[in-house]
Amino acid sequence: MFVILEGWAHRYKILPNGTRQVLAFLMPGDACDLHIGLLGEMDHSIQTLTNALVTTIGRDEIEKIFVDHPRIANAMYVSQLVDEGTMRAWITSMGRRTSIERVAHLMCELFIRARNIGLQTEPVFDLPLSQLLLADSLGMTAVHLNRVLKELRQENVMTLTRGCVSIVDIGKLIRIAGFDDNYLHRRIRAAA
Amino acid sequence: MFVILEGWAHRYKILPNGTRQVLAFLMPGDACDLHIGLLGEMDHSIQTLTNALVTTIGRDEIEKIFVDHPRIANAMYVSQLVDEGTMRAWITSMGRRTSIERVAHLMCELFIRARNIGLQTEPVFDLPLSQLLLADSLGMTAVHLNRVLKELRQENVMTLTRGCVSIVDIGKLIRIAGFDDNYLHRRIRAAA
DNA sequence: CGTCACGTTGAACATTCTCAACCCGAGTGG
DNA sequence: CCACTCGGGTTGAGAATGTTCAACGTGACG
Repeated sequence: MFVILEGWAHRYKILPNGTRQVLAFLMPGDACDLHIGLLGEMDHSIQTLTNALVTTIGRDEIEKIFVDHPRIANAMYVSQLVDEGTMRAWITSMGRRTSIERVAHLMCELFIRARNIGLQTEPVFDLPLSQLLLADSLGMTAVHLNRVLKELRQENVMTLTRGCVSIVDIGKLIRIAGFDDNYLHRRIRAAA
Repeated sequence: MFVILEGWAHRYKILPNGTRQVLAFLMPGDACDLHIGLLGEMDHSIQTLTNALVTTIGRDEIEKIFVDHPRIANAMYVSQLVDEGTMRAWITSMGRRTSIERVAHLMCELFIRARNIGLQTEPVFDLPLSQLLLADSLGMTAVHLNRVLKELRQENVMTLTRGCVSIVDIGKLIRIAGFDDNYLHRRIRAAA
């Protein structure tokens, strides 16, 4: 099992036709699934996006923790449930949000997650993700994403440049996204 | 925690604008998340789609099982990992497959899952899902889904009528979908 | 026999993609 | 120091895909 301490990574899948779908962005504190070793093979890939500091925890250590430290085990379960909630939110975005709503929603999510782990407090934060990568996570073309970002910029909602996001009007962003942070279970995560 | 013994159910989310996104279809043997009680609130809803037989397992019972029967606990983890793999496959479908590929992919998934739990063996099986519901799971309009189904029918791939799917050419269906069943981890699930 | 949910179809429209061109800043080799 | 290249990013125009709206069909059920 891996845990990211610093930097970013992502889960993704390459389809037979060569297109890519990003399934999740991993930030410091995020872990690969518990018990992934139980499955015979991986159904997707994981790769870092920046220089990153990653630690591994052996399987026997994990099992020891589960027995000896139920509160840590508990926190790990919760973290996994949050990951699942995030996947459900992504499915919802892909299925039932327009492109601009999807972009806004992802930005809200990344902003909240970055804030929760203390990466930043201002409405300006590092986002070391190329537009191509973001497009592959949002199920759209890099070209179209670029136009959507332009629109968000012109509407004075947010700007994305050189790996850095600046949120101008968070309220507007949330309104466009129809964002409800309950799936991130912030309070619980913060408590854990 | 709930387990479905007979019948179908689905997880779904209603957005502020009134649209619905189906997140998962639950068949006999499927369970709600372990430890869902750990989270303060649910980020989605669950509802049966047919008459169904559902059993509940109390939280203390679960914990007891986890301690006393590690192999059952193991099987439950695996089942949860399979559910996550399914969510990843859905994200991939929504993001990077055309509507006909998406429909074909879902049909492959439902067919394999139904076969795995012994619901049927022939390439004809009950599917008590309205086109509106299927459309809400595939991120498309019922109207468009209808046209896609028409195309699949005319191409002699499969037909869907009155709650019953008949797969005419499974090879063609798999080819259209670009379907790879590894995410369902059939062997492991079958073994568990 | 009326109603109601679901399925089917057509035509106009909107959204998103594709392809192609161009820009720009960061490295790199001459 | 300059020209070259290369990976993003940006823009335009036409084409494809999917939606919307509206009409009509059809079987189940009271």
